[in-house]
Amino acid sequence: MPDLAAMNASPTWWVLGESAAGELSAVPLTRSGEAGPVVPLSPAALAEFVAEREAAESPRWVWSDTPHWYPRLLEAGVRIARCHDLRLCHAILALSERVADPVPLRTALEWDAGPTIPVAAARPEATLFDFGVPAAGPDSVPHSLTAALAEFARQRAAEATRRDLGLLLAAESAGALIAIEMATAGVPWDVAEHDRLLAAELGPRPAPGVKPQAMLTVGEEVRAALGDATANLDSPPKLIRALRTAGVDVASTSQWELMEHEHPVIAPLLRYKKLARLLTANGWAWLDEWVHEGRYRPVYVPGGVVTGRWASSGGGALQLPRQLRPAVRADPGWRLVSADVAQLEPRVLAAYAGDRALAAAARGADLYTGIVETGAVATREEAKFAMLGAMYGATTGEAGRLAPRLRRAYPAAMGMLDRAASTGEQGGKVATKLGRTSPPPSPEWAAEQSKASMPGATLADEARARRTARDLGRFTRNFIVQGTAAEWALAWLAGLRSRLWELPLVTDGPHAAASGRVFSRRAHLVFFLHDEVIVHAPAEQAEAVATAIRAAADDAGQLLFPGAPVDFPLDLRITERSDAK
DNA sequence: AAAGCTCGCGCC
DNA sequence: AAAAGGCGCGAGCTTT
Repeated sequence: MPDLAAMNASPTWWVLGESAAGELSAVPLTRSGEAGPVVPLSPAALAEFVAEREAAESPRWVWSDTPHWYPRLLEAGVRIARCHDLRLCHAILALSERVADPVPLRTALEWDAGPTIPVAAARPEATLFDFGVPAAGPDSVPHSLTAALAEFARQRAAEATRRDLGLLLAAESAGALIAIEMATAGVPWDVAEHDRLLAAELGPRPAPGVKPQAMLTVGEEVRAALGDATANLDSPPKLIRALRTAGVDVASTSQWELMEHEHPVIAPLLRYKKLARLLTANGWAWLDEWVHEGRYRPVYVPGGVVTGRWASSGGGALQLPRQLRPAVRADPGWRLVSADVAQLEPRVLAAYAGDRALAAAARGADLYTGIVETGAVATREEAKFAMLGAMYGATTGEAGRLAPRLRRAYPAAMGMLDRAASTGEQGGKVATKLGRTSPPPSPEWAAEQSKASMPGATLADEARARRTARDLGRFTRNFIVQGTAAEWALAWLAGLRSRLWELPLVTDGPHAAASGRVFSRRAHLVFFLHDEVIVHAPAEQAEAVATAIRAAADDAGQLLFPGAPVDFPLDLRITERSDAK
């Protein structure tokens, strides 16, 4: 049984609170909402108390903000199974509405036996906005027991007036736990290998304030080709002027524009830009700041993107260049078990829309080849461009040209995308499969639209309104796919997390050096990026971990799309060193 | 000097 | 290669 469903059926809660003076307390809540006696806790007693209750009844811990509470538990060696993160759940509930499905999406589901969405106006209720700004950051929400109890009560009441959000709230909260756990464990990082990579590209580490040798050399080549010995290559405006003086007529210094020109300066300049990027984004300064004791610890921000994707704020986990992947290296006696989902988003689209033809194309390991085999388009590349274009709202170019053929071949999937776009263009909200709702358009957007429809509107007003309407349509079109894919990934992660916890503790093998008390002797998640995970595992458990990753993917598919004939094949590797693909 | 902006480019 | 959705981050540059 998928773990999230079990989590959703949790019978009891413990609500944690912290006063401004740092005094801690806990209150048990029954399923009917009855509170038990308040248990005051000293800071030293918190972890032990949590561990006891966790072992006895495996409750759901209700707290203000996972980054505020969980690190101290992990530090004390206490891992919990589930929580309810009030800040994250607040953000979901505050946007959600009980409306006829914001896009009539579920009507397209042929195989979903789930409940239909009741159509009823939302009742007036205690506002969810009392809880402060639902943004990430220290103390962006109150941590007191009083505030937590009141907010939790509001959220329970709000849940009752909205579509069924239990799974989404459980998944979002599980993600919050995982983000902290991954930060605690860290990605095993081979600093020497990273340094070798840097040295091979840039030359040895220069003194502070000095450019690496390779950049100096290539920079001179660029200046020679420009015929300008003092050209500044690091300032785009100055570089544009230098290029123009040398006869290269560019409007920007972006690489795709540069590549359109034939000139001796182009090749060395592109090379220079690559080196500069490597140095500034992932050079020695990055190593010093983000890798300590052989562990890379970026800061993940679960729910940081409106679609439900995670964001990051520090360390750049979302932009880790493929070039640097070889620096990810398992500890001695350990392995990296890496997996990513092939074409997650179109598969999610097929399942969500109940598109049997697209589901059939997705049956094999490669969805794009499947599309070609059904005869919709001629080549795999065409299939990929057409599909991505359809999900992102491309109207011109190759993707726009191929769109009608996809519409004929996959009417359910394309119809759902088109309806989501149309809803957005009219200022409406759309929703993901588990019920995450798109944000309403800004007041400025609405004002712009109404202005354009008033008498006296200029052609420019109308053109601008049409453009911003289409922009919003492209956003809502993509929202339903990106957001539902994020939900699939969360379910995958959460299921994997509990499966990993069920693996036996390693007692006699080598332990993971800097992974924290909880994870040094067991397989643990260390990296997540939209549709990809890396687990750091004792070598003898690597196969079991691979099985767990596959099983969790199957569970996630069935949890989101019960009965859907859409599979989510994984590209799975067991290695000592992560490789650039 | 700090804050906020755009540009360019890395990831999915 | 192309063109579209979502991001973070560093650099230069401008504003406060």
